[in-house]
Amino acid sequence: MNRSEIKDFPISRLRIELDKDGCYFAPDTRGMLNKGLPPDMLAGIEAWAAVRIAGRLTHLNMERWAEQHGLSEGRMSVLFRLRKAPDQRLAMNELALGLSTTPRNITGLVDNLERDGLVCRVPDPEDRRSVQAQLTPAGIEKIDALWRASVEAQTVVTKRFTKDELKQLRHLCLKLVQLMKEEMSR
Amino acid sequence: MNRSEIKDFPISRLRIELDKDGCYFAPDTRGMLNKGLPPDMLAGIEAWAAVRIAGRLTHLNMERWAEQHGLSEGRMSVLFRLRKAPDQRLAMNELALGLSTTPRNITGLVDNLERDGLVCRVPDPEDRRSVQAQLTPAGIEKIDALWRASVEAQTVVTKRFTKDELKQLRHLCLKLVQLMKEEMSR
DNA sequence: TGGTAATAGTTACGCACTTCACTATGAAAT
DNA sequence: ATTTCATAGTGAAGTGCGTAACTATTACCA
Repeated sequence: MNRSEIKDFPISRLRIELDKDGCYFAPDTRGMLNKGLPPDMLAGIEAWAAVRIAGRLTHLNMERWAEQHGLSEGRMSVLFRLRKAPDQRLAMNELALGLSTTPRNITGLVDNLERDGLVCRVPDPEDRRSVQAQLTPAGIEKIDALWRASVEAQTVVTKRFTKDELKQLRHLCLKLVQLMKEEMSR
Repeated sequence: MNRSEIKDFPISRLRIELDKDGCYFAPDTRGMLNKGLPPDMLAGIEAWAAVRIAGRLTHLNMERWAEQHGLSEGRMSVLFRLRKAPDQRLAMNELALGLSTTPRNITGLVDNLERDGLVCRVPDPEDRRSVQAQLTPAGIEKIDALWRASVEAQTVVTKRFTKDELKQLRHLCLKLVQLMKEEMSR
């Protein structure tokens, strides 16, 4: 299998077209669901599916970008977060909360960052249960060198939206998150 | 660690508030970025971050729902896709394209589905390279029993949006996908 | 103060997903 | 017809990520 083809395999044949309203939609998704589904539900499923695919592709996008610099999306987020913290240091727990992930995941990310010499674990003298992740000089150098480039990589796509579209996209995604928070915590 | 608390760990402390415009935003994200970043970029990053977190949580939501029925999001998508296919059968390759993922991932998903007796592999007599994934009677029964419930699980959240919001959300997410497709294939 | 509960982190386990390398088969070209 | 190239699927390896079970420490409380 050719190298260029494996690269765009996950995104290859998702057809996206314009509706009568000038809105994008996925003909395959709609075609597969419009049988035996009340139309008010269809709109919800289509939107949900669009969020899912956008989530998958933004994730893939970030992973590929980070991987060019020997990182991953999660590890880069950890570095970024630590860089903004006082003394470039945070408890594992705070990292988990800040990145909206599980403590276990942070353990794994910090494991790899420590292996690469970008972060080291230091015990917290105030609370002997707690472990702090501390940015090493190499880690500081790394994230400082990558910070602007990573921001620009993200804006490569978003700058092709209008300011109002970006606000709407943020608003609707966070509304979804907000509602899911309520639903999932029971 | 308490069971109820580990369940909502990944979504616990993401603060979401309303802007002056009546739009949701994440104060922590904005606060961490508004230093040393041109404001037109800030809007892009905030929207991007919102898509990322929405993607993560919708994924988690689907995984937890599917897991209650002994499945996962990916495996359920495979079952669903096969159910809609003629003779409840598709080549691995077609599955990969249809689900916007890699062939290797399909191999793994079908491995697990086959282990659970929901799917079986059958050789394609027309092309001896090709393998078809065939829904078993148990697989048909499973997806038929779950189909409506899974649709309703997704609409639990989306039905709290207006019809226009759903259209906008779909439109903007697919526009993002469309632009990323163009960017990523070079 | 002594016992119970909450908290921080990690180990163990499993699944999803990607990339790369490899095999087998089919198609195309000269 | 033989070489060459493309395609279908999978093994190997690595990461991300979540859940559950466990240890160590701290906080609470009666």
